[in-house]
Amino acid sequence: MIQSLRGMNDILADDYERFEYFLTTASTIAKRYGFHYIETPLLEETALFKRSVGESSDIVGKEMYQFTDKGENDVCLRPEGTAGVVRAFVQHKLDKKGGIHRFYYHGPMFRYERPQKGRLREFHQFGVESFGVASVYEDALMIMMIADILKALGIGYRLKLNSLGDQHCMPAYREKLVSFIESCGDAICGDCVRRKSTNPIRVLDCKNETCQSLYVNAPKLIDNLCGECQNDFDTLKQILDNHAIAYEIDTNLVRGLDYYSKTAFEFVSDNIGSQSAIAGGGRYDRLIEFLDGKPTPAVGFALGIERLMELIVMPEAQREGYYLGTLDPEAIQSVLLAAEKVRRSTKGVVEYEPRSLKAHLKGADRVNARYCAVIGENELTQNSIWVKDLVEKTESLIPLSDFFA
RNA sequence: GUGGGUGUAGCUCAGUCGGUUAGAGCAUCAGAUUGUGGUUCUGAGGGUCGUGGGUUCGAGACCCAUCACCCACCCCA
Repeated sequence: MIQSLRGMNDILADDYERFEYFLTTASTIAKRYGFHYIETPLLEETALFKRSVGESSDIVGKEMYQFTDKGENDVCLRPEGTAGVVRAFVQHKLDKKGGIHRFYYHGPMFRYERPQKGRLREFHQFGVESFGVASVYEDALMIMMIADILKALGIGYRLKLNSLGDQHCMPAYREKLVSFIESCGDAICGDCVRRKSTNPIRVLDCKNETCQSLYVNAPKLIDNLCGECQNDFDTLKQILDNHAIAYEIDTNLVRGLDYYSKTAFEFVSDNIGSQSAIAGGGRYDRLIEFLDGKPTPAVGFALGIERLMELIVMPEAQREGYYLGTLDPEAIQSVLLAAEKVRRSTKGVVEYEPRSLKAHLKGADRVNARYCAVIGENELTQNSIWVKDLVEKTESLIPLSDFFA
């Protein structure tokens, strides 16, 4: 038997209902905030991710589905969504056009990781990117939008917030941090030694306990922000307070993608295992120029759909449409014609095999139909169809000429 | 990439110390005096015990390999 590849799942009927419910809910909210759908390719040039996500990140360093195509191009399946949207933004010269451009997207992402709960090799993200707004109000908008989406889906969360600083304060902080790390000597773990040279900020969220105990006294990003970053961060907190959105400052919150600066945030759930981040994002004002565009301020977030799936509280399923069947093999043609009429306005499911009335009623329950419509010997002679409303428990005999006429 | 766990019916799982024809519940289908559901009762169908080797008179069970899934590390949505 041929099986799907490791970490790559089919989404079948029941699950897809949730999946679709999520998409319509999230899309509706994104549109309400003034965002437009954008679809970008699953396959992109590898260089795009190397330059945006960053070669020091694990995503690019060891998790990409990368290969050479038949035209000798170095390509890979997208491991995340932002890079492709920024590429499209620059390629279509929207950076030169100026103004504000707001996009949302959803689709599969690919990372070659060891699968576990909440972590797949092919997984789905819903994301939003905003270009052209430097104001921290847009950062707040992102967070409010996620809060709206999660609320609509009945999902509880914790919001973690941090500021990563910008090109004015980050480099100085980085130096400070590196010298602090060096002062720890060789007490730190091997990973941190590596991080010190590749991306020192990441030592902050090292899971190693001895490292963490040493880093308690590490200089904090948040104490080293320049005036502008400090101002923005204070404003952001103020806005969230005004909107009654609870947050916790996490000075160790470091996003795993290199392009972030200033605002960084992460929504986590305590009910889905160790892969607890359900949404994450932040500001990435420098990324557009890294990808050869005109410097443009930008913010965005992405939401992991699979991680939300089991948390979504679905509205109760309503009985809908018709189940149609026959008691008499002679009647199937009439049933099919009736079904065709039904489908002009609602759902119509047909059982082809003649069965007992009891079996048909059970069948109607199974497909969650509102009505059970049956043609048997009696109906056939009267040229009519028997219809039972399964909720009101009323039944009637309707002439076929009047049925959905 | 590292560590641990689990693979038996469509699903959830029993299966004793290695011993005859591999079980249950749910689900499916059919019946319970003749055309009334989301109750009950009865019955039926459904299995290469993940796969491949090995040990043994005998393997679902023990050993090795392999694949998949699960959990954690790591990483991140």
